[in-house]
Amino acid sequence: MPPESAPVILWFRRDLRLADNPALNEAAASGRPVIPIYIHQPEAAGEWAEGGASRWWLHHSLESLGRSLAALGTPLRLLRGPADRVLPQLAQETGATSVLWNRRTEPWANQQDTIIAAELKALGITPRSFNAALLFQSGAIVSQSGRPFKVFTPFWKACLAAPPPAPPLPAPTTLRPWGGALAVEDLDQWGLLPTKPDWACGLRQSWQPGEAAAQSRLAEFLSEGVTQYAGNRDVPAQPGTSRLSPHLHFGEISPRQIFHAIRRTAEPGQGSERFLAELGWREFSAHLLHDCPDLPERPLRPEFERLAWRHDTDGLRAWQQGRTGYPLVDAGMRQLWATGWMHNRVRMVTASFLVKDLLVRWQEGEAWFWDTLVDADLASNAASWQWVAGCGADAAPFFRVFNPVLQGEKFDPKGRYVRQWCPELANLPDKWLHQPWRAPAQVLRQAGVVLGETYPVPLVDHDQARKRALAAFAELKA
DNA sequence: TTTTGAGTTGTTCGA
DNA sequence: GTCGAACAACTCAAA
Repeated sequence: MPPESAPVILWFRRDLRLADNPALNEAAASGRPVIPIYIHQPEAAGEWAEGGASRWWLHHSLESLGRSLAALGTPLRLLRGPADRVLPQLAQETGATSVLWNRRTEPWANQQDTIIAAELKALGITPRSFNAALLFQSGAIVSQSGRPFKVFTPFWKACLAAPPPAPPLPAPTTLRPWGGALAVEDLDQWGLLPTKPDWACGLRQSWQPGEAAAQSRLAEFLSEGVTQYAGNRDVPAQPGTSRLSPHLHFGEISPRQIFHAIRRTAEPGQGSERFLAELGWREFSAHLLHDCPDLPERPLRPEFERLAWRHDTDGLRAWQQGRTGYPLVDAGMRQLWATGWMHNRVRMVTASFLVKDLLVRWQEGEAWFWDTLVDADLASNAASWQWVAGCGADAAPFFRVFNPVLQGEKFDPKGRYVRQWCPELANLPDKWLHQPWRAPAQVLRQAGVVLGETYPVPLVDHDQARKRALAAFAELKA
């Protein structure tokens, strides 16, 4: 087969976009026929296979990418893993001379990449991989001593002082199709969508997966959100955050596109710098996971394994279902269940409640978020849970225990958020909304609230729970 | 090597 | 009601 007509395989992963996609760009520029594929391999990720909400998103994102590629004249072919078996086989079957892909951030994926690259080379096929998920390749940003940063602020300063990420690549306008035939799978047969019961109604109402939707979300944020970001980002009732996280996770939009769009369009100011720092946290988490592959399972500070964690299955379940009796916590957990997303401020409050008020291991919360978040990301999820628990990098001081009542009064003073997600409390006056158990009987009656019936009695007394947590954490030092 | 300053996101207590 | 201090000690990063 003449080399010009030998196809290249383009392996899509968490880079489900056409624009700023280095592997795709390289494939298009090669002038060869391109075979775009996606490999479904939940087994390869072990216990970190996509959770329920992520599977829903993935289904629709693959559909969307498939349509975009079809418009370029090439279908997206769906295959089943494991990739280290599928890719060498496919390359030989099609006579491909190279396989291109963008790297992921998960340790299991990187291990698999190494194996695949070796297998392909042994067959005389060229593997090429690119960084498309991060502003800075993992391992590229190190302190002056050459060691990975363990503290965010100096890490991010070093990022901003480094040569800026390259400007995003345009989407290719043409892609040479490959005419061969392949046995492929059917997306609907992968069972990514929930059926019995279909709990995805709220997800459908809240989200539009796909590259085009990601771009409109960014455009909207640039025109309306970013200047007010610093002030609004902490108010869960307001659409003050970008809501780009699931799009970023699935690679429907790249961090470089966001970084350069902010720098180009947004007025320099607190809003845009604050927002860029959030991209920085995403980078920092990925770097941490790269450096500590067991970040999702083991506390960065090993002594936290010894903490007097409680085995409270009832408490865990009440937390998951949004019936802890603390309105802000319950509102957050219900928003998560209904929409696959929770406001960042409320993530901190709910996480602090599980880990400190209930003394349930952070890994339990991490697992629940993994299953229910549409933006579930191994690095960010693990790093953030460890941060809240106090065992992570740059950890919160042990005495920082969120008070769910105070947080509610501070960040949801009019109760718009709580009333939306806990409608059974809607008629309570603002003063008692975040602490219904302290409301006079008369007030409760007028609002139609019967504690223990229409809304739960608090699972724990926060003051006591706080003291219990501080004592448990103090034990670690002893 | 030693030293110094600093560390996303908070709460409570007492004046 | 508001305000500042206290809440541990440690690790990290850089000088």
